[in-house]
Amino acid sequence: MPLQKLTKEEIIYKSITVFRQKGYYRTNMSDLARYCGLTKGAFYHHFPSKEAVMRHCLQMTSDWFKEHIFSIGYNKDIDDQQKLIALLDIYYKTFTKEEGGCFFANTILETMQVEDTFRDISKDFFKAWEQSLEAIFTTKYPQTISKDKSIQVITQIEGAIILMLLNQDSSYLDRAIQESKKLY
Amino acid sequence: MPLQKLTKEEIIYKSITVFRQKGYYRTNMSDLARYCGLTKGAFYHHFPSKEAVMRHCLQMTSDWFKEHIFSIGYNKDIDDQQKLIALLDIYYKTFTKEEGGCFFANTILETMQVEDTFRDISKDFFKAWEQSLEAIFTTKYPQTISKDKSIQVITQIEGAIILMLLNQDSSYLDRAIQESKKLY
DNA sequence: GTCTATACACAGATAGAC
DNA sequence: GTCTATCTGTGTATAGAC
Repeated sequence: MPLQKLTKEEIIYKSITVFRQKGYYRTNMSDLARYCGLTKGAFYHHFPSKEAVMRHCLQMTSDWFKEHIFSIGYNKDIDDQQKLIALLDIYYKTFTKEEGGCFFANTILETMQVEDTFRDISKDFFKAWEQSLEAIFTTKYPQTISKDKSIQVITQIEGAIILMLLNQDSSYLDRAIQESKKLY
Repeated sequence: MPLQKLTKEEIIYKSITVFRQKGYYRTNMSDLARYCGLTKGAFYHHFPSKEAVMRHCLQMTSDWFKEHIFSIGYNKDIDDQQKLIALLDIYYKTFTKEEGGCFFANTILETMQVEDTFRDISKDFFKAWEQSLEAIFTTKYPQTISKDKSIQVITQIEGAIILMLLNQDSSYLDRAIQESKKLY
């Protein structure tokens, strides 16, 4: 039984929700603390800076995607085409379930030109995504084609998320998912 | 001969550069004023608020795209396939020339969840883009297909811009442009 | 580990002189 | 139309009591 009300992990988990809703710069330490039921002072006991909190949030999100979604690409028990279809349907659910689209795309577009702090972890996320798709395509197509198709899936989905959020209409993402299925 | 050093248009033009580089929330009035060679006080003589400046910046950008780029879609003197190729090559030049990718995508992802202020003007921009492409596809394909293809071009390019910025590698955008050419 | 209080910097915006 | 000076709010972060 923990002496602290919230574990560090729970604080990060809750902070992800806030950052995803308001973005990095518009989220302030009071927002994060309040949402966790803490005061600013107490919050600073756990993390030295807002940047550190964000880094942990991105890392936890990236780890979650790798463990629960990207891993499917390497599953040996499922037929490759079925794997792709399953993955694409999970993308759709994931990116429509929570508002705000793709945490990494939002963060990188918001912060990139101002600071380089979150570039590496974001690159790592997209690299892992791409490789997970490549593992599927590569059994049917040569490596260069596989890589091209993987990138095409990702760009199409990320672009569709922008239009989906802008027009508040998930059919944009659905269209991109259906187009991506044809790539196998 | 103007008494003022800078016209309102010139101030907006310069402000676009700053907003594109630092984003909306990270740009402050001092940044805008300094880049225009004015003090904050003088800057506020021209615009009542930061939001108003941004609105003018987005409007001027949207107008520029409509006049110089989207208009090509309606040009009667060029063969449709050549029009599409020309347009796509201009997209590439436009989105790689200035750093920061797509002004509207960046702005909407940054501000959308916090305030609705820039949604309408952004929707209008993407609608104009889509219609300009539809005008090309529609001479060869039925209307629903034309619309689908137009959206596919836009989503692919916007997604590719994200990966281009993230990895500082314009080949992502080039790949999306080449794929889009095949859609005719 | 959590709280209150506060230091310090900077943001958006305004007032009034020139 | 531009300037300096300033108001006011808010942000990140810290200090120190409990």
